[in-house]
Amino acid sequence: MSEVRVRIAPSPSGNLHIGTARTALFNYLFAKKNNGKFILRIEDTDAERTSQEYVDNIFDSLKALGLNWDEGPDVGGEYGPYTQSQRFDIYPKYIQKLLDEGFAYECFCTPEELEAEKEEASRNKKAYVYSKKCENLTEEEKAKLRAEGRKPAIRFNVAKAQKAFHDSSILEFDDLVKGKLHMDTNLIGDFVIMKSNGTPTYNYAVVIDDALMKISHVIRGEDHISNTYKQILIFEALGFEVPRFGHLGMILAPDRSKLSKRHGATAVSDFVEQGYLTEALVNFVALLGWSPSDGQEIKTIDEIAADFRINEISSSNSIFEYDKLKWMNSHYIKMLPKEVLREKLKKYLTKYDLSELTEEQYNRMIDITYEPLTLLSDITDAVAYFFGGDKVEIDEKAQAELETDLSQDVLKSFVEQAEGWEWTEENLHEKLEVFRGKFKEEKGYKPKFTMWAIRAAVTGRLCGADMVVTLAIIGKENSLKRAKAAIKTAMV
RNA sequence: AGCGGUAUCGUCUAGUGGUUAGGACGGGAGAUUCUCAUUCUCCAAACAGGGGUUCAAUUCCCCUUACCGCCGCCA
Repeated sequence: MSEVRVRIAPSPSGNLHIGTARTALFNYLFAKKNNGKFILRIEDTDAERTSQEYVDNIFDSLKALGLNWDEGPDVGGEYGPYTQSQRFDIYPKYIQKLLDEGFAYECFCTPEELEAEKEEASRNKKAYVYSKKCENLTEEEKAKLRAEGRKPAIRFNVAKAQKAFHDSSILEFDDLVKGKLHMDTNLIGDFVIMKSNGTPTYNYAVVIDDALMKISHVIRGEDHISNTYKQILIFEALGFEVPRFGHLGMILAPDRSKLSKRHGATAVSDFVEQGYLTEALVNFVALLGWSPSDGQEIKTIDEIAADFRINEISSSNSIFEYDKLKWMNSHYIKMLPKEVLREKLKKYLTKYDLSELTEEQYNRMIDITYEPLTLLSDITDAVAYFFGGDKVEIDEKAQAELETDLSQDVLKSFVEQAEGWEWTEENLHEKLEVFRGKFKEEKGYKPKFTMWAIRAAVTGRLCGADMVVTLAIIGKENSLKRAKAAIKTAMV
């Protein structure tokens, strides 16, 4: 087999969508597994809808995910340029060839005429197929139309191409993931390959680019299946080698609709912004359709690549379940090297004055708070009570707890005794153990409630990080002030 | 409407012509812990329906149903 060359060809009309990211990932995995090349091509033929901002976002997102490309707009390559808008001089040449050989013809139909055809089709409850009205226009007729100021679009002659290369009207191809797929080409209308403004359409540009870039396998979403028949015909008409195709099931939102903004994050950069790790994103998205042969779901991108077989991909759609992604994200957070984690978290702590803490205290704080995080951004709330000096916001549940006699009893003793304690983690650990042990013995207070009183007063909450370390970080003075404050307010 | 695709726990999936149909997330119960979380143990949960073929069908074939996609001078 000749060299494996696959590509991802996003259109920069938005930030890189998670679905596109999955398609990119599968292409990347396929390339890696087969020692092939992974190519990035930007499809920006529609100048209206595309922007540089989105191109940058696509680059950044792909890189963040670790999907590095071998050839592309920025790194170049043998078959560039890799941005369609820079390839506009390439497309007309092949159009001319198609025209000369009768595989394409000029169409002078106006939007109104076309609209009328479509309306009639829907009135008769029939599928719309272009009437081929312009197929056999004479030179005189064309000249006349041109004189009227009409600019022709170029249409591909489907039936002609089909007859030239196939015995029947049925076109078949062997899909890498779905197996044999077929379609009656009589149902495909002669489609436009060059717009009247001289720019190529998607179906045409894709073929030229894939052929010229020597793409061997086209792996993409199943929404492209029907385009595939058109594209195969163009490949054949132009005498290009037809690549192999593989169509992936779609990713759906939990309500089975298209994954859109209202379901939460959809762009890779949104996920990252919200505190998802790209490692988790890659791992999770790979599991949508693909499954590891050893049953071990947590895997690096390299491990997945080694185990990847395109024909074993599930060909059905899959639902994007945020729960599992979150679980996976929390797992990856725990796996992160501490230094890396501490740095990443700073981005979500900008509302606090980190200078209140020494570096050691900051590190300790992260050590005891990172475990329950599902998103990096959860850290913002998780460490709130470490800041604010001698004051802390008390939430409802903590307030209720503070008002119990037990809590007041505990706090009074705590404030009294702790005054004399040496405020180190080691010592606090020891002292508190004795402290709650005594309460248990003398008054039957469960350790849980003894600690809750202190926790509620000092952190304003009932759940949070390790109490000993928390006290040590907040410091003796502030901890005791907070504890005293809790006693006073409860007594008023 | 037409054409194409898909169908195993709620979700992602494994799997087989004969299995107690397996795992993961989520859910439930319990243990551990100063709380939350973690960790551990256990539990509930699926072969869409109907016909065939066969000694035997979740597995192969057909039909139905449901869902998804496509029918642009968008990509």
